[in-house]
Amino acid sequence: MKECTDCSIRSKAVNTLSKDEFKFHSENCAELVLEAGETIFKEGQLSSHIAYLKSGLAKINKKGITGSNQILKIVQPSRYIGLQAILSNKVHQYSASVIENSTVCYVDARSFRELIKRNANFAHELILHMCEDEISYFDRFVNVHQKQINGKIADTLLFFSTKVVGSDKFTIPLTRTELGALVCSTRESVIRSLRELSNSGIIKVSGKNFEICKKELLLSISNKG
DNA sequence: GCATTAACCACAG
DNA sequence: CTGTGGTTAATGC
Repeated sequence: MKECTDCSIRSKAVNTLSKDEFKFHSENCAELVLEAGETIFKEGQLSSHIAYLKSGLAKINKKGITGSNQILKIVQPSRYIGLQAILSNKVHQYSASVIENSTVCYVDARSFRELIKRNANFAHELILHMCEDEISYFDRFVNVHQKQINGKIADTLLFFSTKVVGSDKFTIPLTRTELGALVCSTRESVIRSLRELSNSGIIKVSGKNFEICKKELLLSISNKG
């Protein structure tokens, strides 16, 4: 088991801790290596821990009344998952799982709350973190509800290309159904949209591998909705 | 009305 | 799991 002292991807919040506080934090967290598909925590489960994604990629999803799943967000490294657990020791309001091999740090929620009370800078960093999250949820909410399918697909392709991978060639570790759940649409619409984009030469698709050929066009589709 | 869009369904690979 | 129609309901012109 690695110590927090060795951790090169500490959160900004943890970096504000004093020596004692840092020791306290280290004693209350544990690192875990997860394989693609494994769950970080489940909706309805007791939320005794907060997760911090050190490497890899994760998704957050929540069951609706219809029983179908919505993917709320794709989580990138150095982000916390389940920060809402600092509210109280209740249950998680959503599920989280990794979609590629990842390392995750579980932090005890009680000790987290303790540090928030003790250290204002720590709390400040966490508030910033949560504000960023909320803004991104707002953006996604608007995008997903105002754009039509091609715009939404263009958005997510650009998201993975620029934000996640940083290359025009990339793979998306999600099934077509999951892509549908991510953009509030269906598997069929995703398939049709990808085929359209591919037929017009804007992208190349091969299973989960994608390549953006005409970025300008894709950007304009994303912007126009 | 007519056209567009996308969800729903069934079926095939 | 993925891809393909056909059908259907909603929306806009």
